Amino acid sequence: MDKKVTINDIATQAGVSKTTISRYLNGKFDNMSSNTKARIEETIDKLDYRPNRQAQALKTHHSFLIGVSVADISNMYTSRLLKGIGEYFQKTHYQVLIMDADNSVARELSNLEKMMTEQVDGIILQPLVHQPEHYQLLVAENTPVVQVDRYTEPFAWPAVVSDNFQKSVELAKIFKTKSYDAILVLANHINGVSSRMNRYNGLEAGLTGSGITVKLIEIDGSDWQSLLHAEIKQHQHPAIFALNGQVLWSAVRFAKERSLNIPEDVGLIGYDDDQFADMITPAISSVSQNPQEIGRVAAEQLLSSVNGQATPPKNTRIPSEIQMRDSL
Amino acid sequence: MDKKVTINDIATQAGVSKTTISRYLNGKFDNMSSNTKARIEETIDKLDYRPNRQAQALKTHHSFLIGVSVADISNMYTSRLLKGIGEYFQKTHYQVLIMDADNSVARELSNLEKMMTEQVDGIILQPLVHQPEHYQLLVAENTPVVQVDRYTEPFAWPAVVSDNFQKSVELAKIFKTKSYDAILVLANHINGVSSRMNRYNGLEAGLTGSGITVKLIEIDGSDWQSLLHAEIKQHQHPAIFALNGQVLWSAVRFAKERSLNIPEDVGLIGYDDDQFADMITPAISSVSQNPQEIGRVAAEQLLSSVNGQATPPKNTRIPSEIQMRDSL
DNA sequence: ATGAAAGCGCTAACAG
DNA sequence: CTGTTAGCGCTTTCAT
Repeated sequence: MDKKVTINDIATQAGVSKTTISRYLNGKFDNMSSNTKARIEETIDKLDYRPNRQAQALKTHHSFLIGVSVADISNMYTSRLLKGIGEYFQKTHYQVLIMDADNSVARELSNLEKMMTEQVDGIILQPLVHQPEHYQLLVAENTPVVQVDRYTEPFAWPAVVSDNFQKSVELAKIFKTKSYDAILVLANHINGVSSRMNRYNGLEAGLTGSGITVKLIEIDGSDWQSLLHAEIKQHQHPAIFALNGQVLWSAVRFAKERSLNIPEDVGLIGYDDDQFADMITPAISSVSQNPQEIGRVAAEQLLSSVNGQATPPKNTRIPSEIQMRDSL
Repeated sequence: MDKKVTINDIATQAGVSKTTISRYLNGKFDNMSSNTKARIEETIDKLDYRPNRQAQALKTHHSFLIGVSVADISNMYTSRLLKGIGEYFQKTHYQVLIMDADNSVARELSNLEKMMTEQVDGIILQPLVHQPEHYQLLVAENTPVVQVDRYTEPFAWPAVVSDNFQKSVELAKIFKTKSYDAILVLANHINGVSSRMNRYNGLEAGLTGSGITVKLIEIDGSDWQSLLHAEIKQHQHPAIFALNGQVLWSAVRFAKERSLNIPEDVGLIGYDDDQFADMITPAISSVSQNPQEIGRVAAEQLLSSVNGQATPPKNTRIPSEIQMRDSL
């Protein structure tokens, strides 16, 4: 078990003081003889020295750690979000501490506590809770935060999200064109989840005065299938709008089980196709977001906020795209 | 901008020395008056004090950081793997530093370097490279490592993987029963990826003497579609065996584009169905792994290794399951 | 039952 | 152009 090599070892070996080594490490070559510089470089190489991050952090109050809190790590949206975040920080000296709330409010809070203990320099948060007061822990410590996918209200921090409301307005037009008479919005509980609320509200807004019924069905409720089935039977030309990927697949499965024909018996469109939507018959129409870009932009904003540039708590909307296929 | 509260603040406020606070923090109550204890607890609560991890780490040489290096963060297998890992460490005091190699050997190495700089206490590695010498960086520093999904050879560290070889042997039996005459194994490059090699080798082993042709087609090669098509035409009763989820979906897409009927024109089975396999028509037969359990077990093994229990560099095999549906 | 003091590995005045 | 020194926030002997 070899001892770790420290800045002192390098200093001794290179025959200079550790100050000089520190200068070298931090790229302060202004007044360093090329001779010394070369000798240091060589010594570091030879001993395979890597400065200790904790010691640096302790001294500089800069951990170079970024916390990322996601609602549920095991879904496609999250994977791609993380891809974008990781890609961005890869180019920097920051490391990313990813924590999975597993859709538990308690666990999310505990994760955030842990992040604070780790002295993270900033946080990317996909909030589970709508009220900013819930996160006062972060406010108290004045930690830079950028929200992704969803945001608290009133606004506490900048957010990078999809253009949910606008896309639903567009969708409303399509529903009208195709003369649907009822839109059954299928979702997990939407209360307090800004993205879902915006998707729902945008639809209602786009449909006002059209005479088209909008009905929300939350699938965490018991027996949503029967409810949905009844609604479908009740209308001439109904369509399902599924507010996220998992719900979309639940809808497909539902239609299959009840032997409902898509789009004849019921139209279907939903969020987040993830490359599978065009594999099944009929090909499913969908709204495809760009989580990777959301991650990238959020990372970018967070970094500039960490570096002291004041970021106004504003929404950044990343465009999503409506993919019309055969199910609607 | 409020200053961080430190152990000194607590000491002063509570009217004791920081030694005592430290004792409190580390649960050393043996010789502490319940009076002092209560006072400390109260003060910590009031000031919302959290000990600084970097300072602790510097002193104890224990960062409580675990590095996780994955081949590609944006796929289902990985998501579920991370779920398992996170779930386990959630219950401990360790934090998880996830890094995405994005299938780049160079980036993987750079990530590992970064992990070492962060003084991680241990690493979970899904290795991109088969030769352990490639990872001598880790050997040099004597870092505890547990491999997942794949392993280097010769063995350097324990590995937690699926029962790839055995499952392929089972599959071979099924192929025989269904009297296929040719198995077209579809994969990304298999060389150096132990999981893929085991899946392939197991099949060959299970099929020796059966007269059934086995043909490997690597889809990173140019125009694998034509090659595959030719092979299919050439045999009476061929089947495709796709070695991972993404390849499986490529195969489905391929069949669709070439208007091949499954399973009449060609049988199909593949790894990692991820809940979609039974959504399409025909429902796709698949081998479903348990990445979450792999992650959990790897985390467990790593932790005991970090805690000094010598872990023999042995394989742990987590069973996967063959799901027979309509495509084979 | 508690404290004083040294030191983990590094950075940053300040000095020369 | 380089070194001396103090100190970041904590843990840990060694005292008492």
